[in-house]
Amino acid sequence: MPTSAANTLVVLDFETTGLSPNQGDRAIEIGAVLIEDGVITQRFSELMNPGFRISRFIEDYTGISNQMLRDAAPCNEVMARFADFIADHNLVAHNAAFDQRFLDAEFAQIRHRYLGQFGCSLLVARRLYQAAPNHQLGTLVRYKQLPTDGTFHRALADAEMTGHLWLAMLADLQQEFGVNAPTFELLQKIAKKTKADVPKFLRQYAGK
DNA sequence: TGCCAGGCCCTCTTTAGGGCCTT
Repeated sequence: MPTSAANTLVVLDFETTGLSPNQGDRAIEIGAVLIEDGVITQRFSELMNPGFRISRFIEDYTGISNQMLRDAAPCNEVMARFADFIADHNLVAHNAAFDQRFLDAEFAQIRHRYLGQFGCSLLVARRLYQAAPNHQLGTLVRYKQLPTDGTFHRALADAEMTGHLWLAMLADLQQEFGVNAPTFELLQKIAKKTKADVPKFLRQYAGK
């Protein structure tokens, strides 16, 4: 039995020292929002000290400096608090494979396991918004005119925008495809379809 | 020594190559 409420999920985003935990990269910031019944009800945002200096590229890319990280709590402390935040909820991220690799790597450091399933807003958006110029998060925010304060590449801001993107996709499934009460599980199914198969699949799903 | 992410997805494909997306 899943322990997570059906309409509850956590949308998360990592800022990291690079692209691969297998190459020694670590998380430097985690941001997340808890969405309950289509509404953001809680937020989580913390910097974390990876234990080594980050590159100039990452400082410029994220706006997170070595000075900001100097006094931040170590990754293990922050991730223990984050484990409590996500509990056993399902998880969503934009290009989830990236964030899942870092979540798994950081949780392995503290020997923590989670039960939630990962959903990927990038994979779903590629199928639902095939006319978008591209499927970068920032492009999709503009394309769908989603709420933003103009901050990009910071964890909480990106998590909030990804949350709004997920909610927009749920709303579009309802309004444009006639799907009654679309679920996390439906978006998981859409992510596994080919682009060409999605319209037919949704028509059948909606009973049209 | 030399290399160095990883997975999805499309196509001039499948005995492969390259763009996209994340930091």
